[in-house]
Amino acid sequence: MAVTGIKEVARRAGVSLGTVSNVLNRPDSVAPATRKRVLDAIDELGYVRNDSARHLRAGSSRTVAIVVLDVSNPFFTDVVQGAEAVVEAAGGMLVVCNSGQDPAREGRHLATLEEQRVRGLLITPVENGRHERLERLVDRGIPVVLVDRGSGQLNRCSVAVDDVLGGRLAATHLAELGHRHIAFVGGPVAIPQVADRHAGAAAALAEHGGGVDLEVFETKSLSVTAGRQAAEDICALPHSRRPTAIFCANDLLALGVLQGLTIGGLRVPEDMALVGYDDIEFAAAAAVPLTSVRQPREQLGRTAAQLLLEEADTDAAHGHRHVVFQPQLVVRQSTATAGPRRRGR
Amino acid sequence: MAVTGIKEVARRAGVSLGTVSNVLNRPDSVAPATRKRVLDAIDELGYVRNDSARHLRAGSSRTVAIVVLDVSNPFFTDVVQGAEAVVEAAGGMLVVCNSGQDPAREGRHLATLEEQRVRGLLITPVENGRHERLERLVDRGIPVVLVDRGSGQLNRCSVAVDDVLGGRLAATHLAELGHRHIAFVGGPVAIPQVADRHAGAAAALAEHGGGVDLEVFETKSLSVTAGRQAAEDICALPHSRRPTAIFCANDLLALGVLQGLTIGGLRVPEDMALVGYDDIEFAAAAAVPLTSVRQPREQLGRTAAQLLLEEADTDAAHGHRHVVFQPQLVVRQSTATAGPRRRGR
DNA sequence: ACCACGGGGTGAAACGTTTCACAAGCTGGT
DNA sequence: ACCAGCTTGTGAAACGTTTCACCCCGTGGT
Repeated sequence: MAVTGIKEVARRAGVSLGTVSNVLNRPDSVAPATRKRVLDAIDELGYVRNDSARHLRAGSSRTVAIVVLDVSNPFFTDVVQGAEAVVEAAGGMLVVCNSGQDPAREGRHLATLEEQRVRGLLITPVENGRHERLERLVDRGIPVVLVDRGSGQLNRCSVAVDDVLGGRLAATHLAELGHRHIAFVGGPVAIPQVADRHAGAAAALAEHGGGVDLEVFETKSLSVTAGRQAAEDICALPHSRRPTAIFCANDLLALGVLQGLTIGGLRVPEDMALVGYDDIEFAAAAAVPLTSVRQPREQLGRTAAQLLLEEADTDAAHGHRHVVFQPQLVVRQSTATAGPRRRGR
Repeated sequence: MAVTGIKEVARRAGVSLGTVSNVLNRPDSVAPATRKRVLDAIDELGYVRNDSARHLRAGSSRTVAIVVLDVSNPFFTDVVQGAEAVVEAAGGMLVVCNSGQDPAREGRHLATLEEQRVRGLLITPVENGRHERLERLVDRGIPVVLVDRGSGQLNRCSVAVDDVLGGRLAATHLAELGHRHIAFVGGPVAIPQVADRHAGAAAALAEHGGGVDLEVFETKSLSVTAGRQAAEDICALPHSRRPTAIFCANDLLALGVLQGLTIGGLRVPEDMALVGYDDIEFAAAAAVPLTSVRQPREQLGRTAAQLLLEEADTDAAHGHRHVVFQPQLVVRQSTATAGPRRRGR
């Protein structure tokens, strides 16, 4: 009921402002009897701290933000859960912002978060390279940890999975199955993960020798719909120019591709092998269980949050660390063939 | 660079505090020349508003929160996206909190949000019935909109989908296919959605006549893992006591059940028909595309956010509204049989 | 010449905390 | 008796905005 604050409480308990504040923040420094009176008053009045005032005075807030590329991608929700666990255990609050792979939206979120003087920031930036806005946050003293991204120009802590290696694993697997014409479905290529996974695949195939061809089909986004679209394009190709295997930058894409291929009358893995990336929970439950490159999603989030809190707690300079996890290939039915049936030559 | 605020800007631009504030909040009331000087100063100093101070003074904040049962459930991420669109269009910020179906965690979130004096709250409460904490927020004047829940005791706006009807649709569909022993997999039953969907199914079967049996298998949560577990239990049943169809409270559960049945050697739909709920994007991409009850997820979020903002903008009393959407049965392969093969009688 | 008016600007108060230097009252050692 | 040292509590300043009453001055009407 009472819209007022500490003052009212103080009056009611017959103590001074400072004492109430002490009860709230350093309960042990207050005599038990007084403490009880104050707590009772708080209860009766239904008093609730005003965070704005507290942080205005204290300078820093206790919320940590995470800005992800796509909230509806299970990969990110798992990362979020990992981070959440750590932040909450430390008594903080994690707010989730969704950039939706849109730089403008990312910018707006960062602006708001900057105004909010968040305690720290976990982010998977939409674009690589210098990031003016992000650097401003850093200059302002807000710890930033890059998630699923090498630290790039920005000298920050980072947590990532080796995407180049992931690409290698996928491509090597397909090459070893005998595929000679492989499609890479992913995009926009400006997204570093996409670029790295492609680069890894390309490098592995080059080393593998035997002139394996990697053809890129760029998509507008990393979504199921985009995958379905790409599959339709591939189905429309004349048989002789059609790849025999597809490596998707993402499980969402792979799931879409799977649907598209089915619509187009191509069977997986008989007519087309398929490899995804992320190994989200739904990959194993897909129409054809998906071979995929697994990333330690939750651990990524947990580690990122830990690094962040560590940096935030360290008053002095802090050595930035880069943690890189190794991805792992999980083979399932979508690549369960001896290889492509040779044709046309 | 400058850690300071408006004061510094004022000095640099050679104006008073009030003028800077006016430039920020009512630009038109300031002469163009002065305005430019101020804006330049802001730029040079890299000044960024301090939200805490602003809201301390102004009383209310511009962030809206949504508390969901499970961030990693695609149903909720879609709801979130809908709400996000509306809130951002109105210049606000949406923070996502995850209760993980844990009342304690929900409580902690609400406490924090109350301290933060959020502008409004979208919530799917973990439990039904009186909700003391929520009522406090309401008393405090914070608009609350219930998502995917009837308004219960609380006289609030609400947005929901008719879960009883959804349960009916699913059960009727199965009964019409000739199933006489149907399992309901879902839980905890304390969750209203679960209860309603079950109630709807039970009611429909009672009306349908013909002594259709609905057996409940309660799960600990609405997750893929819980579903897998339940399926194992069902597989372990002697053939004669085993249901011929399963209705899951949730697609996640259904996906898990599908996996569990496969492991247990039962085929869908030949040996067991399966119906899910939510029609998440992955339902159509499942090993056996899932028959499911579709809900207008994004629209749910959008509408909820609109009601909330409307209430927040209305100073005076505001008539609470309850919007109820109709679910829709989407039939796919997981129920694509003429009915159960008769056995043992 | 005078007044009313309005655009443009000022400066201090207020928002609700936390912090900090300090005071008051005890305890126990000398 | 006296002082040192501790525990408990006090009150005012400060945090960075926004708001509000008010002032200054040029303009146009009389």
